[in-house]
Amino acid sequence: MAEKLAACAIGIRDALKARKTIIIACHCSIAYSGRAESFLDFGDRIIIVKQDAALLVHQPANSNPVNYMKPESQHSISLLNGILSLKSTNIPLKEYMDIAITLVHFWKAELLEDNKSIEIQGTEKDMSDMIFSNPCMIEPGFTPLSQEEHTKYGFIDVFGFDNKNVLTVIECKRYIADPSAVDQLNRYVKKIKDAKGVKSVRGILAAPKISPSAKRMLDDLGLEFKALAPPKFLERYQKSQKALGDF
Amino acid sequence: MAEKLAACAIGIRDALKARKTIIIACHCSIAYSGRAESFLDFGDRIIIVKQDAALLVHQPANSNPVNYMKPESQHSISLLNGILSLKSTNIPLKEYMDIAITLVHFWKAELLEDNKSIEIQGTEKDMSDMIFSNPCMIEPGFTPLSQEEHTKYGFIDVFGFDNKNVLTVIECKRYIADPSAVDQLNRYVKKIKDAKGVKSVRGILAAPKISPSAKRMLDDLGLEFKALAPPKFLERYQKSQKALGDF
DNA sequence: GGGGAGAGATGCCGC
DNA sequence: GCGGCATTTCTCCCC
Repeated sequence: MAEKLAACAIGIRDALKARKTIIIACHCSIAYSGRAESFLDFGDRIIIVKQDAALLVHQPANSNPVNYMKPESQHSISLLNGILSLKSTNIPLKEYMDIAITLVHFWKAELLEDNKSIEIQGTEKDMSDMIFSNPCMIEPGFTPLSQEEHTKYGFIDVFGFDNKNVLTVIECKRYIADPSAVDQLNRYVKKIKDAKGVKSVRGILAAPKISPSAKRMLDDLGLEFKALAPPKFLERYQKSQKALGDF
Repeated sequence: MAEKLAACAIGIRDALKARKTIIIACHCSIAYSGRAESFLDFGDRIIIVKQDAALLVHQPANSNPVNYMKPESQHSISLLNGILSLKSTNIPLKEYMDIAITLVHFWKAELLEDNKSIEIQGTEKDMSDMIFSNPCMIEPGFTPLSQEEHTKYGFIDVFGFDNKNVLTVIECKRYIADPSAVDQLNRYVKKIKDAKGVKSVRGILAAPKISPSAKRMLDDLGLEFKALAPPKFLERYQKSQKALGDF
């Protein structure tokens, strides 16, 4: 049900002005210039213009947008030589997009109301909070310093003293710890040694898993690994759901 | 124009079966459990189910989806106690999503055809290719080794010899080089020293910019910085476009 | 399928 | 605004 392009141009222009959420399913090509340069030849895609003036272009597969413009971009639409031209610019960011539409499968606009924010559990922050609350999860006798100290020496997840009063730095990773996580921990340990003028500082990488090369690096640097997963509070609920056969 | 939920359930179930791209604008809440746990209270959102069975939930602002399921998830829809329940599961990944829909603003399904891939220029790879073609951009007398050597010593962007025949490792960053980029370069330099049994190996970080703390680290480690931007081939075209006042 | 690293990464928080 | 870092990062490449 391809609407006449001229009618689309007028309707979409109004919707842009009204700052509605706009969905367009269409046959189009896309040129982008900004932090990089890209071109995508003609195909069927979904274009979304959000109420904060972000623009997304989605292909019928893959979870990421193939092209996009950031919020507070400026959009204009016009009909030129039988082609619907949707131009999008972001002057401060020096980004430009040019969409050429030859066929509109359907389009729709709606003012959406949503003032809710997502609540997430199981993050790296939850992990470090958990360690503060239950320091024995690291090892018996581990004593974290106050969480306010956190910023004082930089972006360190947890630090404190072990049962022999040795200063200990802990870096948390919510999933697999890789070589860059080891680098990060090593950087922090060196920083603390310098700042405190102490020779002996322990570094512990806390994560559910560690990659082989990361483990090798960790050993070479005299740092330690502690297997520990972030807390997921709803896990029990989810398991009972599964048990009930809902999934 | 809120359609009757029962009719939506039937229509969307058919569209899921036909593996069409589905767009739903609705009032809903979302529970997710998988790599983390999340909950998002009721609000107006756009739900997209793609033809590869990926599912995206978009709020009316922000460029990223607030919730999502990866491709090849399984989706089912049913009407329960006056609420449209869209359940999505990915068994291999142990991910579960539960969407409760109380109102459908509009929905639409379409089979989209798109066999084109995006072409991008200005990537880190383009940068290392540029250095291979024009090694003097690094410094006069720099001689890169064959690009095939790339894998032999690991993930090194460019390496070769300087005008004094000193082995030189180059790590490219397409934007700002940060502390982790310095760590990465340092890791490669040490790796080459070990592998070759050479004492003196130069490390150069090539990027348009470098952050202050990264610069400090680089200096401390005896590594070098070379200001260099990735090539963007269409830049000239884009500038002429701007000059013409198209944007 | 796992490991390693880039990405037009994005988003958040702090200064 | 920049800086430093996490992300349900995602994606690609290669073993």
